[in-house]
Amino acid sequence: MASRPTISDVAEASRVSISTVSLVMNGKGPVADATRQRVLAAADRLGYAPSRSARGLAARRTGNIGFVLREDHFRQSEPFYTRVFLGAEFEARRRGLYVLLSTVPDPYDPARHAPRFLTEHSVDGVVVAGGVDATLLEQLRARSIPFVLADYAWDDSPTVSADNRSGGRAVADHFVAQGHTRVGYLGADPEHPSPAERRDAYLGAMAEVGHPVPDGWVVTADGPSDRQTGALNAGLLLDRAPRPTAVFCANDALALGLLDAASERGLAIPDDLAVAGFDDVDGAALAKPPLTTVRIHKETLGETALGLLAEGLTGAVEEIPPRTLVPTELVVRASA
Amino acid sequence: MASRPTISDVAEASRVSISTVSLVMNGKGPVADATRQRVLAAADRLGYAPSRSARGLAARRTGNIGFVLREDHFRQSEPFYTRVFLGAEFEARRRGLYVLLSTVPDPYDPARHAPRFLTEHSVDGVVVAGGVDATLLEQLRARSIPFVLADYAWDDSPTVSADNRSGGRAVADHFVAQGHTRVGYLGADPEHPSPAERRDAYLGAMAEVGHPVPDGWVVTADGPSDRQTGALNAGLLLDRAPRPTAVFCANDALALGLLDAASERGLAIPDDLAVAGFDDVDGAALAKPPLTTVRIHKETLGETALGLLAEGLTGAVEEIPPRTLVPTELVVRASA
DNA sequence: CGCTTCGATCAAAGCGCTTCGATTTTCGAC
DNA sequence: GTCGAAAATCGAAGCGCTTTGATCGAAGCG
Repeated sequence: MASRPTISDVAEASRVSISTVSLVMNGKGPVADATRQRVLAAADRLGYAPSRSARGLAARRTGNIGFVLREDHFRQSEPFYTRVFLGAEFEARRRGLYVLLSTVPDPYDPARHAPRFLTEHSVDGVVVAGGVDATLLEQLRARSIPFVLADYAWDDSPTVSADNRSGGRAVADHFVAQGHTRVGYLGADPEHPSPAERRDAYLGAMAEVGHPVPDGWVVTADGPSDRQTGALNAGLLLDRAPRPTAVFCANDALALGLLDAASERGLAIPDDLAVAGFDDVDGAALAKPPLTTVRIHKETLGETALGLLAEGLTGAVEEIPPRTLVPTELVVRASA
Repeated sequence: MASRPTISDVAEASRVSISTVSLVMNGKGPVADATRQRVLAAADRLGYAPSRSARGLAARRTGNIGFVLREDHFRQSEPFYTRVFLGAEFEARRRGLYVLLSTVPDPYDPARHAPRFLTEHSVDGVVVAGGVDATLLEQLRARSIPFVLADYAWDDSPTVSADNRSGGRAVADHFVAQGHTRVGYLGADPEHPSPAERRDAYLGAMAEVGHPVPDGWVVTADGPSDRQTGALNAGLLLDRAPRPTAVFCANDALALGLLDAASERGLAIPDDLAVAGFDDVDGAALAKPPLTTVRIHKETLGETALGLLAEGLTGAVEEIPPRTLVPTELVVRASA
């Protein structure tokens, strides 16, 4: 069986030099239209695809992008980051790049857990999704590997995140439009910047329309942002007298926990208590009642991050915009 | 800043030729121990890591392994294949290989959805996890790209799967040990070979000990293997009179659905009805009551598949064993 | 003591591509 | 027609590594 065709096979078949074939394959340089067609036709006929190794060697780029994710985020059952990854993969495909997924444990030991591409220089840049140990980010910076964060923020590194503020505001507006004036907030995971933004925008918007949220109705639990934490801390809002008539939760997991707690207490949703979340996870639409929430376009998050990174790689890395927002969208279901 | 060190920097620093450095870095050829040490020390001191592109070009291997997964399997909330992937990644790391994850939609259109590495020759081999469209497998075969299936079977291609038979037998033995003689089976997804193996081993074992399962108590739903299907079809077993005292479900999702249905009917688990599943998903231990099930070591599945593939690549591909089993383990919890 | 053997090392020839500078062609303006 | 500039094409020099065949000593042998 004939071995895989090379650039010179194509050159020969289309009667041009390999330089010209290279120019055509990369869409560079001035090439006569007729020549271009001829080369492309020959390449197609021969089933030619440039060798990534050779290309990488000659052009001193790898064409690979690293995608780093905390291991527990990757294997958690809510496929949030999985979808961010899919978005990145999709965008990478459009740009002819490959994505190398690498998970890092938490806590992270830089000596033992460093992703291989860090030492092996096998990527041109890295997308970091979600919170990771700062040591890793410092390592990236120290080796001057360009990176973009998705759904996280660190120092003044370029970041892509959901538009948490407008999402928080949208929930407040919705509550007000439904006639609520006495509303609360349930949050968790104080370390992550996103919940804080959601909270501040929400509280700010309520205050603006003359219904400030009293401190007692703002609960930020000290645990992870999950359903159990939500259920556990719900009491701090539900067992109070007076009780808020609507609660905004920093994310859907907490909101689902709050629904559990409300159901245990025999509260009718949304009549006794309106509940809104954030993220629009798969389970939100299946909840009883279906959860009103702010949708984050997870794939778009990944797409955008990878796109910015790729753009930055072909130009001045310093020019990656420091902060990019992906729009959010209020999805009104039965819970509020 | 000095650019990245190359093999000749190491050669110079350790006063040998680059050939020798190459031999050392690859652990090949006869090299004096003193020389080896000297080279390794120099490499370490300079922070040298071989360029993958150069290596790939010269050795005409890429050092990449493709990992193919159906998109819906990847983004489903139960992280089964995610963990298979992690296992593969882990093994790849040990062997100095990279894994390129590629999802394919279902249905699969070979013209539009073919993973890029298929045409770009950017992998040395492929691990296919779970069921995928046969067209893809045919494409792989046609291009003579070696591949290993994980948790699936097709034609006579090399396969790694959980030891479904001994798992099914273990459940039967456990039921019998608990004194059950009138037992049932609930399955779904008739296309996948694994459930069938579990069922056959289970039914066979029950028959052997003199308690054959009547046809009426063997239900195989025509839908996907998920919780809803389980709950929906549970009635076929639970509303029968007489009713079995124990039911083995082809996987945990179905078992959880069966638990839902049992709880709706007010049946006490395990006193009125004992239930066992298969897989040991994350939710199994959290179910009410915690689910007795057969554990599949998902990471081992991926590790094994990648390992076999890698071995095959360095030798005769034809010699990959056609069928490899990963042990399963009965985990007894409260439901049976 | 000369000759073979074998272990250790090396020089050089690529692998398939990009890219730079050089060369050839084309074409409008005169 | 002729000339110069711009457009199109090309040759050749690497990119950093692997691998083959050759070289070179030192040890073993009769």
